[in-house]
Amino acid sequence: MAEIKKEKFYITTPIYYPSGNPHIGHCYTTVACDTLARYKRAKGYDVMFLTGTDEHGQKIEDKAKEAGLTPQAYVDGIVANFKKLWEFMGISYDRFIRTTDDYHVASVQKIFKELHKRGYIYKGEYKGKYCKPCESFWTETQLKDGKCPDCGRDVTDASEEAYFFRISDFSERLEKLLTETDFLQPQTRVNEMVNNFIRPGLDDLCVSRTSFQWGVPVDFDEGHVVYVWVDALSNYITALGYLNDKYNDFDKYWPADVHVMAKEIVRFHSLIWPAILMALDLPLPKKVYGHGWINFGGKKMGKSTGNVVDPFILGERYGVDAVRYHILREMPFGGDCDFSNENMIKRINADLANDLGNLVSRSVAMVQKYFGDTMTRSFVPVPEQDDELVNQVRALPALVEKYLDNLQFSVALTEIFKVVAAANKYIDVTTPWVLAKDEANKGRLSTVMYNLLESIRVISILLAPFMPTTMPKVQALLNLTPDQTAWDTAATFGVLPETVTVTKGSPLFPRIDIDKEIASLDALTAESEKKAQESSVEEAKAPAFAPAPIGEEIEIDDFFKADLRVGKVLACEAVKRSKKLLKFTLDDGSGQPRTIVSGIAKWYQPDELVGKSIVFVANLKPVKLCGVESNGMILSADNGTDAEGNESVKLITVDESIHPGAKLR
RNA sequence: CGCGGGAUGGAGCAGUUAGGUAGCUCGUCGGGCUCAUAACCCGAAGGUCGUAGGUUCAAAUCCUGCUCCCGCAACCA
Repeated sequence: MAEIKKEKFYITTPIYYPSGNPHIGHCYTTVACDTLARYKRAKGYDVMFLTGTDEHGQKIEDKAKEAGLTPQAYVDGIVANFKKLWEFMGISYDRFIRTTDDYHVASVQKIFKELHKRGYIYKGEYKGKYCKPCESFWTETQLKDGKCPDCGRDVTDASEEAYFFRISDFSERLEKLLTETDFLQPQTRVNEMVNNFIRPGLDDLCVSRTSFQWGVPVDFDEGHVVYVWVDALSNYITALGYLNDKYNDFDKYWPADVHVMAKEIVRFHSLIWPAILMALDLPLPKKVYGHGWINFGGKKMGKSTGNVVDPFILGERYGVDAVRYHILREMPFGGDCDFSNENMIKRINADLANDLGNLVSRSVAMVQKYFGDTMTRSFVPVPEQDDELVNQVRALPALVEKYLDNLQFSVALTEIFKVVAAANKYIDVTTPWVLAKDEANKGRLSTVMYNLLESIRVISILLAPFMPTTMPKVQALLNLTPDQTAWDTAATFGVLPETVTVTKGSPLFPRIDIDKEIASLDALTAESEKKAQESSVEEAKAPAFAPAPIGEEIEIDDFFKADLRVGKVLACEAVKRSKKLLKFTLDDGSGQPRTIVSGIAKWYQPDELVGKSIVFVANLKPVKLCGVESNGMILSADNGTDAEGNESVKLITVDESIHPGAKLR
């Protein structure tokens, strides 16, 4: 038997970071990929749909410690939740990779070694902050108030050995890739990458750490652990068996047809990942697509903002397909969208219950009422009534394919629902209940009903990738056989047999009473907030203010190294485009104004500080912060946290009779 | 002057690349229908297209200035 070789389609989600449980944002990416994967399978492609988890790194190590678990036990728990959610959401992934899988670890070690061998990875020095008692390295951003986040003690500048990846070697090729091809989509992300990262010059990338252990060990240099870039991004090839024996279809599926992700990690996928592949001399993925975020009232996703967004709860209440539909319909191509329970319920009622569900329901009911369960069509067309619907249905498959191929889920759905509306209108125009009154119109009536059922058949095929649970139910109501629900048959109007038997079912998408539903969601939210409050009350019982531990003993000379002076605030303003920074102009007694930038914008209005006398370190090396040179450091105190858990910082002010420039001792 | 995106009837969006009666969904109001999940269909009201100028016979669309939002980058020395 001559086997026709199927065309392949390799699609990936990012591997998610299991530092917390999956949320609706993870759902969007994964449902989008699932829809595309199902669509491609329906079209006859040999699809590989990969998802997974990125389980290494400092943060996991910390979270595990917090939970009193080993990192492995901790991630095992969360990963189980991811898998449970994907099963619940009907995600048809073919493979699930965990970066803690043995084969992946082994492959990453080989990849790292290979990059090193080829000279793209070299050993250098990584500069950071070091806390001696904790023997820990920290980056600037990890520091808490400039001190060790673990013990609160001072940190010192230090450097550690680390490996670097020569990403700068690939600048030109990357720029060409982004600007001259449609590798990165949507197009709006390209400028951002080129202007912000490539044009200013790509810094070589630190690809190993010695500051934590929870990662893939560099096997030729003890103490080094492969950092996230090489470890995580490589999953897309190790999962196919690149440099391992676990799988054996790298040649078959690579390069990926599309990597789908949210926009915040576009940078890694459009710069670092292609550079790694270039260094390995491997083909590049065909497309990287960065979608937007699901926001809540303009706020980024995160803490509950009064909305119930737990995908399990939403799916249980409204049905998984309704949730899948809503998020794919709501998210515009490339942009962000706002999520609210109210909009979701409105959308489910309007589109799914009223338009689609009701269309199916009324059509099936009429066939039963007028013909019994089985109807045989006699062909009595009325072109001025029929053509509009029939033509729209005929044109639909090509449109849907066009938009799906471009990942424009929302537009594809819009087009499908235009046809749903057309079918509803067709009923009004043809008035079957009038035809039914006269036996002479039976033929015409059967044609009308046939056209409706056939439209529903096509719609159900096109919607099946989006709503994989409900559409087979629709097809069952029409007793369709597999060869009548194949994707390719959607393009033909008239596949439905002339004699068709229908079965009545319960509503596909029950209408939701919006007021009642919002009320019960509010109750749910209130309950969970109450719980959250109770636990925070417990936390509040702990001492309201715990001073940081006393630092390491020093000599008096060490103290005098810092030249502490009194200064008077002449002017104070926020630093443009910074969140935390205030720019102070001080009278330091020298006669020349001194500029110091301090990160206390969160706690003070600039105006209220003018005229105050403060203490500052006068002999600190100047630095530039957000473009402003800062000559010193203003002293403030870490004043614990307030009732809501926000940290509080107070400026140290002194007696205003002290002369500016006075030295402290 | 770091980079980029955005501002369109009550809400959410399309339209801006190649200027020429401002469109969609939801909501509101009126009508129709009764097959259907109080669903469906038709119609109406409602917009100085952020703001000030400019180009043009003609600007939501092109140009310039300004305001306000958002994201990225930077950032508690």
